Amino acid sequence: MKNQKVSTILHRIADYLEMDGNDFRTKAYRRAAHTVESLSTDIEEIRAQGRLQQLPGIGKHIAIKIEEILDTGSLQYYEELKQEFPLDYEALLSVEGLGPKTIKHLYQELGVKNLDDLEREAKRHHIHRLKGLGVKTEQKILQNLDFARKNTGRRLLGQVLTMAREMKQEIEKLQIVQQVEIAGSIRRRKETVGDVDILTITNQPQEVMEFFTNMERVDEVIAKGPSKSTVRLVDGMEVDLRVFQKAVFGSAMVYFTGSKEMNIELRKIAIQKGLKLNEYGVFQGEDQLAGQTEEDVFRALGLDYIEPELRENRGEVEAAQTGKLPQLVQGLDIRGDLHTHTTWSDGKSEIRELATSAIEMGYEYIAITDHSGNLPVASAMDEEQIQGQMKEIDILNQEIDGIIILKGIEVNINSLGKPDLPDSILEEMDLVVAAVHASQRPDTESLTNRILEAMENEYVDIIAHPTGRKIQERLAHNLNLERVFQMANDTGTLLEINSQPNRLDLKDNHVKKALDYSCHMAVNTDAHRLDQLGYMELGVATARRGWAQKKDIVNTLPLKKLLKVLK
DNA sequence: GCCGTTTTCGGCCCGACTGTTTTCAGTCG
Repeated sequence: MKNQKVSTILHRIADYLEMDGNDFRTKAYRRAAHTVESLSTDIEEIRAQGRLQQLPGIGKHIAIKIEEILDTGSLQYYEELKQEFPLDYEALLSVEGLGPKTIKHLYQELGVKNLDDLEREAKRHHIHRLKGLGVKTEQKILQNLDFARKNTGRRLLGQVLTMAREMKQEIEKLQIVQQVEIAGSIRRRKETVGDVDILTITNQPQEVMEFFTNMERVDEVIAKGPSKSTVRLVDGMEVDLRVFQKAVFGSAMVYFTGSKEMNIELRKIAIQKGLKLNEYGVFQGEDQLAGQTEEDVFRALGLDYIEPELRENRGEVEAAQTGKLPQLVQGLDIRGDLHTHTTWSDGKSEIRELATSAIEMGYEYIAITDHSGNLPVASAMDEEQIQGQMKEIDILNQEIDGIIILKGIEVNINSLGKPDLPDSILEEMDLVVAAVHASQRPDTESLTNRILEAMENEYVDIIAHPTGRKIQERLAHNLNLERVFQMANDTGTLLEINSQPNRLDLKDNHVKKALDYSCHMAVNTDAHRLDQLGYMELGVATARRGWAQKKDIVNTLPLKKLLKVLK
């Protein structure tokens, strides 16, 4: 898969064009980059079928450039741009307040190529002498430099969600506030989050802004106006607060939930209908046709309501026009967790604790799937321990009402594609979860074959965290996912959507692709501690972002039907 | 550079805030 490489180069070209103020060409490249990174199909395959130019935003010229990248691994046009502007654009752009125009200006006038150059010129007070830049800008650059160096960019949804909810609750306590909602990429449940957007309804904006900018966790106020303020928290996260009247809150929520790409699509639809869409509503001339609720806004544009998780301009707008949006799976549909760990291996909780928690979560069943076999790092169980655990589960199932504990196991798929336990043991299990725990990185072909082989084992029910990626830590294994999906369909093997905040594996795009192959999936937490059962909402969000419906997810089934599937 | 139910040219989403300016450009989302 060279999709990532292609989209990165297209983005870089857009960066360079942006400095030259070539706005429309910039947008064209950005759009093409977004199209490529959202693809769930290998771009080389699309190219082989001669369908590049059918992709949105990809025309004759960009198609030729993509072909050059695929054929030669690089792009002449891109190399030329790099030579013209030999600078660390991404780093410079990460400095709050510096944009493409200023970066170009600084490079041409002062030769600033990276953060060190920038710091030197700011300290020598060369920057404020440039036209259009002043003393305040120079000070701000120095202030923001250290932060830009430390800042790792986006953070995991699972880390940010709790904090955002706490802030929402604090603001909700104000009497003068009528409503508070979290918008932005958090509401879309994107796997990583760049900043937090909070929207409120109030008639006293000044007071709310005053409260917001003085909250205890605020480190620095970046901007403060009557309708919008931005702060940086002690932990480095940026938070925006915006204030609206009730009559426009729906359109504001649409606008600030994004994604930006979908908003642009919606605006185009508005224009086609002779209307105008902005954060204050849908307008015909001066008249506001809609704005109070999101449903109104979508309806005014002739669209069905689009769930936030779908708003990525990946076909949802067209589906909303034609009544073809999926009925997404919901958190309440989930009846159990099929991948958990206990103190029998590397987990921190007892089986009894997990079972009790599962009852509180309203589950019908929970599967205990501790590690086994040749996996010393995860303190795997030997055969004697497996027997011991099964006895304990039998006893607990007698003792505890309101939940069924399933006997499961997580086996390692060895280098020959075999589970590292004999079939005679697997046969005794209600559920076998199999996964590659590869520290080495085999080539695509052999790793794919290993997984395909494991799927053919009749006792293997679920392939856990299929791509092995860890967000911002480790890339996905090189896998031919199309073949994996095909085999999953052929053998009836389930694919996992792992809910750990740094895994979310399969990820949203993969889920969507797997659905094309009619695969069934299980949303599991892989919990190693009691509180991690709560990660389920992240996995469900990933399923929803991948357009999954209740029927696609097996752990929405009642126990009897689930057991039939697992047979 | 892309695109077309006003199609092969002339458009391309829109508003708030800031700083450096006297009317606006750049940045951000």
